[in-house]
Formats: sequence, structure tokens, C-alpha cells
Amino acid sequence: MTAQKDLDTRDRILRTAARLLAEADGEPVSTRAVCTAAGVGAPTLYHHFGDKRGLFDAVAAYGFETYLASKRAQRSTGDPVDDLRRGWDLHVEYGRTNPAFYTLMYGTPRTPPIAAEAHRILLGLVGAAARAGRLRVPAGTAARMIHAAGVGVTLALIADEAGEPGKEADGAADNELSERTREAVLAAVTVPREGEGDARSTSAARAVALRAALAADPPKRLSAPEAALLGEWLDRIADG
Amino acid sequence: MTAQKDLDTRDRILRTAARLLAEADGEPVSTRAVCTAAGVGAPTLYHHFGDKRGLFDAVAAYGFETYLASKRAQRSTGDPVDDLRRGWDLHVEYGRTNPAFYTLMYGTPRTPPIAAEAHRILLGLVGAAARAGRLRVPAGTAARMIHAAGVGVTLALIADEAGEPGKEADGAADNELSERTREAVLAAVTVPREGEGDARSTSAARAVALRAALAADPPKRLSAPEAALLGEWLDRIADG
DNA sequence: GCGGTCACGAAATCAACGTTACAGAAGTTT
DNA sequence: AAACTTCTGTAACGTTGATTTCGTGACCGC
Repeated sequence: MTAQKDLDTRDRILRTAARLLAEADGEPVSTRAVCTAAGVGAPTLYHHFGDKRGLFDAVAAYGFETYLASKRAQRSTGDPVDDLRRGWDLHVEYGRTNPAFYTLMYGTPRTPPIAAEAHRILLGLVGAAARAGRLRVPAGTAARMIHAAGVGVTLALIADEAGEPGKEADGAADNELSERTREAVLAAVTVPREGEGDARSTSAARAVALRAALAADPPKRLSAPEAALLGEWLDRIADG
Repeated sequence: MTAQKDLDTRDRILRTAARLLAEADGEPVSTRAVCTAAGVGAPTLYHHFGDKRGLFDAVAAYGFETYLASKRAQRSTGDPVDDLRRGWDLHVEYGRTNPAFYTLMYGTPRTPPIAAEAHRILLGLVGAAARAGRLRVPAGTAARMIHAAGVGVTLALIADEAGEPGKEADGAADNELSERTREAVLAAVTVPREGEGDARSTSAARAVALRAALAADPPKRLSAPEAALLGEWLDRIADG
């Protein structure tokens, strides 16, 4: 079974590189270290991954896949705002359990392309909330706010745990930071539940909902400039 | 003037290293590159900074000093919540104009000790708001939330500008993200202005204010365990 | 059973890195 | 003026990095 052995070795290199990357706290990991730790020769690594870049790209994809899998598996709870909550919690949880991968992903200005799918999933959740009339700001703005705040909170938690490892007791404080910031952003971005808000918030929410629906299904009876202008007006109503 | 020449060369090396660090987008900068770019020999660098670590520590302090100077120069506007706003804006502004230094500071789990003073200044601003009765959550919690969200927003803006450089037009969208997130967190953390809120929020704010005052000036008439228990109760009141 | 492809290891190659002897120049002190 | 300290350049040293060259054993279709 050549294919079996092949996958075994490749996977072993991948796992070893991931472990070394997690242990080395930020400073670079050499291909030599990966080879010796995995018990393979250098040509084996180059046979499977081409070069160092290819190896670490594969490692990044490998480490991020568990997160994407959990995100993709997320089913709607019926309440789109609760779905946003669960998405936030999944994000923070992944960062806390995989700090090395996470800082590689979101701590650098050059966000790897693998993270693009995570962002697409977030846009999907936010879009659903918008179509349900639960947003009071444009969907793109809401997504950016949620993403930025979530990344900031996760990096702060990682920094805390790096500073004082082994402290299990502050898990409560960590959850407090995450949940409070999450609710702060969601409160600023969503409308409570039903149309019980004042007229201003509901008209804003309806403008956002219409905007999201039009984005998903472009109006055929309007020209492109007309649609663009309409979108701008709807944003202005949403900004209230 | 030996001292003059000394400072000149040292400063030139510092500036050159800072520039190379800003240009090299994340990947490491070699001492050789710094030496050739600064027009000095290697022993000069080692004479002034000891080794590579010493050089980059000095560079980090050098790059962060402008930020700390602006923070320290910040005078109160009279409204402690407005002071928090200005502190946030200063933070974001520094990150956008110095993305390389900023990601070095806040993008890594190992936050350099120089950033500790920035955090102390933030704690001072938050403490002032707490003593003025403008906080509805404990001061430490508020500081953590503001810091985490601010870092997240700044990193998001840096990532945006790295993705599409030269785009001056989206400065408005950038400010929108920063201001909206800032107001979202401040709204969740502070109370509006005067004691016009309902009884629950004012009692919470007063509990936080008392807590902050006691932290600054420990009560002499209470034993340490008593004071600890009192603090816990005040936090519970503040949490509502 | 045999040529060919695939997976892998031992050792080597080449460049780049941090760092250091050594030496010379310039100012300061005596 | 001589000795000394400080600052700096030339030229290396030793290490480590990524990557390749060559060779060998195993498996697979014919």
C-alpha cells in the first residue's frame, strides 16, 4: 500500500511541524528541526511539500481545518443573533485552544487566504441576521465590527494565558471579557427580538433587511446606477 | 565632541533599523542589512547595542516612544468618558500610521514590557471614569474590554490597508469601524452623563465608583479579608 | 521476473546569519 | 607629547539555514 505509507508519512510530518510550531513561541521553525523530529530525511519533506513555504501553508491549512469544520457544521438555532453568538464563541474557543495557529492567522497583517473562508461564513451569518430584520447597521459594517472585536478579545485572552499559564481559575474572568464584549457589539449592531422597538430602529432594521435582500437577489427592474443610489440611500436610513 | 558623534551614529542605526523593520513585512531583519543600510560596520552596531536583541529592544522602545509621548501629553477634557474616547482614537491612530511597530507590539502573544506603560495609562483613564461614577462595570473589566476591542479594530484596519494600499477613499469606512466599535464598547461600559439613569444603573455606577476609590485609598477600618469581601459584594452589585 | 515509477535516506552544497579579532583613527587626559 | 579610552572599518569564523545530488529499496503492471 504505497498510498497508505505516503499518507502516513505526510501526515506525520504535518503533525510534527504543527507541534513544533506550537511549541516554538513565535520564533521560526526550521525544516531541519521538522525533519529530525518527524524522523524523516530532508528529501522526504521536499518530496511531499515542494519547499518550506509549501510545508507551512499545508500546516496552516491543517491547523485551521478543525475550526472551519466546526464553523461549517454550525446549524442555525432559529435566532440569527444567537447564531452570531455561537459563531463568536466558536472563534474565541478555537483561538484559546490553538494560540499558535491563531496568532499566525490573525496576529499578522498578512491574513492568510485560508481565513477568507471563515470570513465568508461570518458574512453568511450576518447576512441572515440582516434578512431577518435584526440588524440596525449595514451587514458589512456589522461583520467588520464583530470580526475586529472578536479578534481583539481572542488575542487578549491568548496574551493573558501566555503571561500566566496554568492559571485555571481565571477562566471565569476570560469568559467575562469575551461575553461582555460580545454583547456590547451585538447590542450596538442588532435589534432586540421582535418589532417592539421604536419606529426609528425598525425602519433602520427594515432598510438593512431590504439592502441585504437586494444584495442577494439584484433587482432586475433597476439599472446599475439606480441600484447603487438606492443602496446608498438605504445605508443612510440605516445609519439614522 | 565624542558624545555628539556617538548619539548621531546610534540614532542613525536606530532609525535605519526601524525603517527596515517597517519595510520588511513581518519577516526578520538581519544585522547585516541594518549595517549596510546605515553605512556602518558590524562592530559599530555591537558596540552600541551589545547584540541583536539589544538592538531590536532599543528599536521597539524608540518606535513606541512617540505613542507614549502623545498618551502622556493627553490632558483631561473634563469628561472622563471623552478622555477614554480620545485615548482610543490615539491608540488607533498610532497603529494606522505605524503598522509595523504596532503589529510587533500587539500582534504577538508576547506583549513587550514597553506596552505595560500604555496599559497603565489606560488604567488611569478608566479609574478616573470609575471614580467619577461613570462606569457600570468594574474598572478592570472595562479596561480589558476597551483594550481588547481597540487592538482588534486597529489590527483589522492595518490588515485592510495592507490588502489595498493607496486607497485613500476608504478612510471614511475605517473611521466608521473604529468609531462604531468604540461607541459600542463605551455604551456597554459607561453610564450616559448625569445621574439620570434608572436606579439600577446608578447604584451599579456608585458601587463601581466606591470600589475604585477604595482601591486607590485602602480602608483602614476594615481588615484585609473584610475589604476583600466588600470588594466582591460591590462587584456583584455592579454586575447587576 | 523485470523495467519503471515512487518514496525515502546519507551526505553534500551554497548562502546567509550572528558575532568576533584585529587594527586604525580621533579625541581626552596626563 | 605620550598614553588611554572611545568609536569604527576590514575581514574573517563558526553555525545554521534551505535545498539538491545521488543512490537504494520497494512496489506495480506486464
